[in-house]
Amino acid sequence: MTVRTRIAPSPTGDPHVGTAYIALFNLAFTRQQQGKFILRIEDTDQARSTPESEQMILDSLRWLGLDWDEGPDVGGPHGPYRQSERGEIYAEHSQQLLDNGHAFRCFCSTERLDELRKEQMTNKTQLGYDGHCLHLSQEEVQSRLENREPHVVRMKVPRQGQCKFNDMLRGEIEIDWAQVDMQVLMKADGMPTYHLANVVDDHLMQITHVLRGEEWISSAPKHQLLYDYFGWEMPQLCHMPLLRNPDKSKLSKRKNPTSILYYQRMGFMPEALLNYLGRMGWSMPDEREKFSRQEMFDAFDTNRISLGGPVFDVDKLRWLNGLWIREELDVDGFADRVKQWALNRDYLLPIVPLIQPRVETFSDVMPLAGFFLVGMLDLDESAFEHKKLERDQIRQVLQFALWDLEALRSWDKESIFPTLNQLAAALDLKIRDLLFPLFIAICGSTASVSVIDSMVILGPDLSRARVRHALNVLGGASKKEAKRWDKEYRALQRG
RNA sequence: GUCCCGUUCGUCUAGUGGCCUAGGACACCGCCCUUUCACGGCGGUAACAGGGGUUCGAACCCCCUACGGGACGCCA
Repeated sequence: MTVRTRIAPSPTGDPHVGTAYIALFNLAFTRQQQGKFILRIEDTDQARSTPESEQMILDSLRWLGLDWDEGPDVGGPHGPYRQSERGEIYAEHSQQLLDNGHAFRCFCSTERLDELRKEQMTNKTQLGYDGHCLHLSQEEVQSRLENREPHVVRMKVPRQGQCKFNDMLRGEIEIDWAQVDMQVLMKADGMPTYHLANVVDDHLMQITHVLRGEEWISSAPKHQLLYDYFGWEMPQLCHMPLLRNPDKSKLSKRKNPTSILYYQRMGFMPEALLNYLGRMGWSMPDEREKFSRQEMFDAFDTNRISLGGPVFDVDKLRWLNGLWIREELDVDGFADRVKQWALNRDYLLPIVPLIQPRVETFSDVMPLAGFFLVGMLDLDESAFEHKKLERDQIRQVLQFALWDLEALRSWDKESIFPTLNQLAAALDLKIRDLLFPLFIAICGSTASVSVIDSMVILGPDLSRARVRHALNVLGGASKKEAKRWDKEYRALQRG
């Protein structure tokens, strides 16, 4: 029995708890069955993945105690796709489908496809490719190929009948073929899409079971069809429920801290976080709340997975973490963990240049740098009183800045500062005045070190959480106000 | 809009036809312990989405409705 989990670095490089959740269940299942667990970083999107973001996600999984027997097998642009024989594997398989008439070359431009999509949306008809290039003659394809026209390879899909496949948790699922789009298999840049890479890799690596998120159910027919086209046996599928925000939507960073780094920075024990993830959609036979990784593996059984999407409840996680701290750490262990957490050179070093010029005694350090060692700040409305800015303006600035921070793709000084600078210009504010509420939100005071450097050190999720918290302290936004702000935000003229 | 998946206290869940007057945990409330606060102990409020079937008997099996979520990319 061999299982592989695929992880994709997030656009911001922040490792997502949902990734760890799926990895945990893959590992638990594999360990229970005494099989092999392979980890693979799957990313054929060249714009996204960097060696750093890949390393971050691996470090986070290891911190949580999620280990793997083989890998990480890197599928991204820094891995073997580009140069090696591996890249050729996908080309060969796609050629095989082409030769057998299971796939076709499509020369449609992005513009045409956008147009088509728009049309389908307004006519409220089924979305999907219309088969425009399906019936190009051999000669035409040949001549366009010789002209080096950019094109993709799409899979053919039956136009009628139903696809039936089995899910380990749900039983048989039926989907009409008419619902299934003619999926692109090879992109114009010669890279395979996830769907092709997934099927080819899994077959080559003799994967027997696939445990993945529920959002993949609707792609299963495409995968099954590919297995059929190649004449391969499809692995058993097991779709895990999706972790949710408190409002029940799919867990997202706009509504909840989702980064493993955030929970690390907040001072959660990896054992507790892993334990908590193991309680999402799963329970011990004796209903115990607290259990170790090994205890979970020993008792693991897919029959005990419940399918309602669980809401990720930080309060309960905190309680569980408290249990771990009180019951599992002795005095030495506690001291060691606190040191590991933040009182170490790696964390302190970048902070020192910020505070050293400002202290006269070492005892000045804590009042100045304490906010680096705190989770959420204990703020008061009165802290936000400003000689120029009205209270409503302060709230608006915080909200706009938060939206900007949520949209950032990389988290460093070089991206944060220009963004906030532009926001200040767009709002016709001095950068100093714009930064004022952020100082309070992030550092707790304006008598502090650089707020932007501080945000970089605290990381995206904790920084955003503090801004969100500040907004709440000031009373949040009414529905009407949120709507108005949203409109104004969109209308801002950016440099 | 189309299709798919789901639905037990506010939240995580137990439950696989009789043990269910529905159990546990978080949160909340009350009491006790205590120089404070926490921890801990004891107790309380609180749920089978609705309607039809099947059955001697339904939280559990079937159907319909409602609600929630997901998918519909040259992202994964």
